[in-house]
Amino acid sequence: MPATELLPVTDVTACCTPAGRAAMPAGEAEDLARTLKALADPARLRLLSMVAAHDDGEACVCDLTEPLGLAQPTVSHHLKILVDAGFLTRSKRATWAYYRLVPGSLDRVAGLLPAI
Amino acid sequence: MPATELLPVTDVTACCTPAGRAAMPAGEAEDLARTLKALADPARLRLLSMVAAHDDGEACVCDLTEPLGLAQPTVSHHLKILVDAGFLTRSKRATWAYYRLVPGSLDRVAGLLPAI
DNA sequence: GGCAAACATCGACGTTTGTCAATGTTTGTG
DNA sequence: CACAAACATTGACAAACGTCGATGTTTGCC
Repeated sequence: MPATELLPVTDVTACCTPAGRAAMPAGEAEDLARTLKALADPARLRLLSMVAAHDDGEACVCDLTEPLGLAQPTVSHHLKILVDAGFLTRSKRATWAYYRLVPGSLDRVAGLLPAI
Repeated sequence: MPATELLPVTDVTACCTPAGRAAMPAGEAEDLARTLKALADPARLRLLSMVAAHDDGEACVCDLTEPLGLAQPTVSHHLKILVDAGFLTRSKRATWAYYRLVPGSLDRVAGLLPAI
């Protein structure tokens, strides 16, 4: 066996050393990305802030449309995304739809980030 | 002056009460949205995790391409987005480009979320 | 029952995004 | 200097996204 066939696998000068520990699984990454995508929009961040800043922590669509500067269907669209992502709850009373922050929802996603 | 002109502004039965405190300014919302958008992708979350999990907290592109299952230009594209957003640093040695997590960058954005 | 108000849904349109093949650039090596 | 390897950049394309006008649905009120 010639010497050129020795040490065939590892090369200390090469790059590409394997990872030290396991990385985030693909499914978990997709879940977190979906949640973060719901937050990653200026209109939705302001909506969350406006709902939280409102009296009693509750606001209806008509409270949000004018200060946000977007059309009513657009506001409803963003609110639906935030509800589906678990950041807001919707309760309809009379002809109005009131939105509330889900307590701890923002803290929960914030706690996931440093663990990446 | 007829009585119908009294109390013209406020109507207790109506919706649309003004906000209790100031909401997030538009510029601040755009900044945070830009940062969150950099995180809101499964491939980029896994890249951050893989870099952090790697030995010495450092990884080059060739370490990441194969386990991520994406083409090399795509990986470079995602890494550039993470560098521009301030989550990774790039240091080139020889023909390899090594990426590192910026310490505290994830904690900083995590600290902004509960303040919404 | 008819009407108006609040909100959701639909359809359409321009923009942004994620991906890859092809190509360019830089660095070490023979 | 020529060549190969690692990585970045470019161009192209399909899919997803944000926005709005138009329309549908529900509720309270005359």
